[in-house]
Formats: sequence, C-alpha cells, structure tokens
Amino acid sequence: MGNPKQKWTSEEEEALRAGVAKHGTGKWKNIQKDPEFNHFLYSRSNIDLKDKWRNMSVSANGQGPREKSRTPKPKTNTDSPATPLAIGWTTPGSSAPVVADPAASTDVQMEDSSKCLLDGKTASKYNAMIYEALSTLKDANGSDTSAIVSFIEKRNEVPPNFRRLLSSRLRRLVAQDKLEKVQNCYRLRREVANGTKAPVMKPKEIRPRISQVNSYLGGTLEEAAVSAAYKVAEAENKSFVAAEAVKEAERVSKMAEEAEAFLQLAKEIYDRCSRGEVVMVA
DNA sequence: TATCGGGTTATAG
DNA sequence: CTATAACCCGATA
Repeated sequence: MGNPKQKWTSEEEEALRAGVAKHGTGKWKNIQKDPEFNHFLYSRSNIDLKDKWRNMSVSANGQGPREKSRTPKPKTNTDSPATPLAIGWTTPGSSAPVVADPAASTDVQMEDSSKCLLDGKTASKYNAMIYEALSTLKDANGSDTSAIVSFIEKRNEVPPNFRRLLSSRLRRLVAQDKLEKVQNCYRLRREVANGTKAPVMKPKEIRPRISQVNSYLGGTLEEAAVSAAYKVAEAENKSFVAAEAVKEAERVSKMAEEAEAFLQLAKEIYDRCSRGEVVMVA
C-alpha cells in the first residue's frame, strides 16, 4: 500500500560512494550518521545503504554474485576504446594531489571559457564541506558566507581564493534549490513531503549523457583500477576493485552535469562583464 | 543493535 | 514475460 519504492538519486549514490571510501564497506550506520553525508542519506537506513551498495556492486560487475541460476547472459560487453583519463580522488580533509583532468569534452559548444572552473570532483568536495558546515552550525536563519568560510577553514586546508570559490558554490546550490538564501544567509533546504518524488531535475534528462560518457571512456581501467584500489584499501575487498573502477565511470557523468551548471555560471559572469561591470575571477 | 545474505515485491523493458 | 532495483526478514555476532 504505502510503498511506492523510492529510487536512489545520483546525489545519494555519490554520498554512499564517498561514505564507503571514507569509512569502508560495512560501516553503514557510520556513513549514514556522518554529518558530511547525512544531508543526502537522512531518509535512508543503514540497511538501505547496504542493499544499495550490493546492487551497485552487482551492476558494476556485469553479472553476478547475486544470481543463483537464471538466464545466463552472454551479453557482448561494450568495452573497446581507449581514451586517456586521469582520476584523482581526495577525501575531504586530506590534501592529496588532485590530478588535473585533460579538458573533458563535455560536448557543450561554447567558444572558450572552459578554464577557471572547478571540475566535478572538486565541486562535490566543496559541496560536502558546505553541507557539513551548515548542518553543524545549526542556525535557523542560516549562516552567512563569512561563518561558512571560517568553519570550513578550521577543518580543511583551502586555497587562498576560497571565499570567492565558496560564493560560487553557494549560488549554484541556491539555484538548484538545494539551499535557501535569506538576506545574506544560507541554510539547508530539505525537501519534505515527497509524494511521488520531488526531483529538481528528471533523471531521464541525464541518462542519455551517461551512455555518451561511457562510450567516451573505456580503456581507463589501468589508471582507474589503481586509484580505486587505493580508495578501498581499508575495505580490503578483492572483487570490489574492478567494480570500483567502473564506478569511476559513473562519477564522470556527474562531472558532465556539473559542467553544465558551471557553464551557466560562466555565462552569467560574461553577461555582467559585457554590461560594464567589473568581475574579478581569481 | 548493526550487519549480512537470502527472499519478496515493485517497476522498467 | 524477464531482469533489475528497492525493500523486507531472519540469523548471527
């Protein structure tokens, strides 16, 4: 009766992946409680996390462990091309060298203005910091930029132009209805009472992109496997290494989504510049 | 209590 | 119909 089966959003999947990378597999309750991920996973139980992780592992493996003896699928796998791709993973809080991405062609046609913007990984890292900050300093009216900056600066090493960077992120999140802005303060916005689903965007929109990206990469397994192995080192799970490598592919699709939004921001800045306004871009 | 693995139901193709 | 994703349940430490 009251079970319309709530599908997992990509934000939730991302949070789960990050959580596993941070805490390790099996620490489902820890991940769920972690303030860094709770904002995404508050509506999921630790059991849900476990089940979801199992499902993701299965689909990443091609076939699998979770199948007794059904129709054997001699599916001709779609792995052939090889495109160089660098994958760098940094857990929030530790400063590790982030490998610069080779100007991922996200198919968006625009003359220039591809530089000076964040890549997907960095962006979601900052997003996580923002959520952590806002959920920790629980201010009913929200927190202003300065408060957020100082909170994050206390816990993480941040670049010198971080304040400006943060402003961009905040504006982005507000535009996505993830945050609420009242006067100069920002505060979390959790979507309550989701009848069938209250998505800010339909997953159908980005699905095609995923296949697009999937074909874009392919022979990145060497690089990906290395970083993936590092990522789940504490999880010491042998079969998951390959699975994680594939997971990185889906992560790239997030980048496409982010890039799209950044374009919007860039446009805005360009707009203001052409209007004679002086905009500093660090 | 949290985790795990098998089982069940809902949904997409 | 089948295959898969989300959810459920009992066993176990």
